[in-house]
Order: sequence, then C-alpha cells, then structure tokens
Amino acid sequence: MDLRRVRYFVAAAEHLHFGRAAERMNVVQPAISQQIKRFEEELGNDLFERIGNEVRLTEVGRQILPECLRLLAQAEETARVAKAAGAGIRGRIGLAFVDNSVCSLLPPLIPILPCALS
Amino acid sequence: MDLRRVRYFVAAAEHLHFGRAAERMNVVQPAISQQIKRFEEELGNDLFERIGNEVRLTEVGRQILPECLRLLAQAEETARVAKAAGAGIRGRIGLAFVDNSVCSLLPPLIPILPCALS
DNA sequence: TAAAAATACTCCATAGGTATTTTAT
DNA sequence: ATAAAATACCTATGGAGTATTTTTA
Repeated sequence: MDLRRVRYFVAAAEHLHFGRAAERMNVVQPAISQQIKRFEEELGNDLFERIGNEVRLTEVGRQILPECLRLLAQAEETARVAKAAGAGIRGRIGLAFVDNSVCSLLPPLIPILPCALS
Repeated sequence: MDLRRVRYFVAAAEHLHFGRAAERMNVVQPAISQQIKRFEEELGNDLFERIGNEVRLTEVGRQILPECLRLLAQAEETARVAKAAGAGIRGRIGLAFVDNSVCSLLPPLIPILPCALS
C-alpha cells in the first residue's frame, strides 16, 4: 500500500472528479486515473463506478474512505511525534473530568487514543 | 512519508542490525541504510545512533516506533476492510460484557476503536 | 459537441543491486 | 582481522507529463 495512492483516492472521493482531484494534488489528471487504477488492482476491488464521464464511489470505496482518513491521520501523527520528540517532548497524559474536577488519569488509553485526547 | 521506509525502520528497530533487517525485508543491506537515511532526513531527526558497527535507537526512534506500528496496522486494517467489503460484509458491532452477559452495545466507540474490538 | 476519464507514449526520479570503503572491535 | 554500516556507481521500475482517444450527456 502506497500513501500517495491513498491521498489521491481521498482527493478523488471528496471531489468525485478526477480532474479537480488532480488539481488539488498538483498533478495531472492521468496520474490520478493511473494511481487509482493501481490501488484498485492492489485491493482487488473497484473503488469508483465510472458511468460515462461521471464518477461515483462503490460500496467498497465508501467503506474504505474513513479507513484511509485514519491512515493519513496516523501518518501525520507519526511525523508530529518525531518532531515533538526531537524538540524534547516526551509524551502526553489524559485527564478525565467530572463536574470540572479531575477524577482520573487515563494512561491505559493514551497509546490507543492520542488524537482523541489532543 | 513512505510506508516502505516505515517498514524498513520497524525491521531495523526490531533487529538493531541493518543486515538482518535487510534479510527480513528481502532486500540488500545498503537499501536499508539508504531508505532509513532518507526517512531520517524527512523527519528531521536521526532515528538510530551509529556507534562504530553497532546501531541503537535514538530517543526519537524509540518514540516513533509505536506510532509506526500503528501506521502499519492501520494500513493492514484498510486492506482488510476493502477485502471484507468486497465480500459483502458491511461492518462490525462491539458488545460489552459483565459476568458473561451482554450489558451494552458500543456503537459510539466503533469508529475509533475497530482494532480493539476485533 | 463539450466535458470527463482512459490510453499510449516518453522521460525522469528513485529504489535497489554490486562493489568497495570506512570504522570499530 | 572481522563484522557491520556507509558510500559510489549503475540499472531498471514506475510515476508523472503530453498528446490523443473514447464515451456519454
């Protein structure tokens, strides 16, 4: 799996228009067509229905879109942690509140919920 | 960010030995050295200390390792969802148990905790 | 016929391979 | 002297660009 293809897919899914997705990604339209085709081959399922000169998400496309967003978010999070660690920051801690007072620390959730706590 | 580089980094971090990481990834040792160097340049921080012919994780390397594991896990999850969706599977539902009886459904958590529930 | 994606091709960037060098033990 | 990573160089795969074709609304 290639993050470039994931980004192209997300752009295309959001615009439902390969030409505008290409513009957004600063590449040319055939690059989007080609990479999405490769991505579909890799996954073994079509992600778009090509009906004439219109493009729609397939059921598979609809279902993997949120997974792709999470994948890209995790890529950003990885880069963020690297940058923060380079600046000397060690980690984060979560606090749970009830009626404006701290009722507990949430260390067990931190490894799986860093975005939700940020 | 390139998933290939992330995989090479994880292999190298687990073996602390670029040669064996290369073997594991079915490439040659200089490929690992080169890609890890590029990854370090991209992140703006070294991931390994090269002390003689020994290799150790830096603090940054230690901190991004779990993020990289999550990134690769999410890539696999994305592929899994695509495959499952292609086979007609729509989604999952989480059940919480207390003393062996179902005490609740957990739909609000499903979008952010699919792995934890699988 | 206009608008969009697909296709054919060409070019170039870069990943990986081979050979060698460097370094520390 | 051995073992490991780094470096230099070469090759080839594949991603992106240009031009064109296909399709349908």
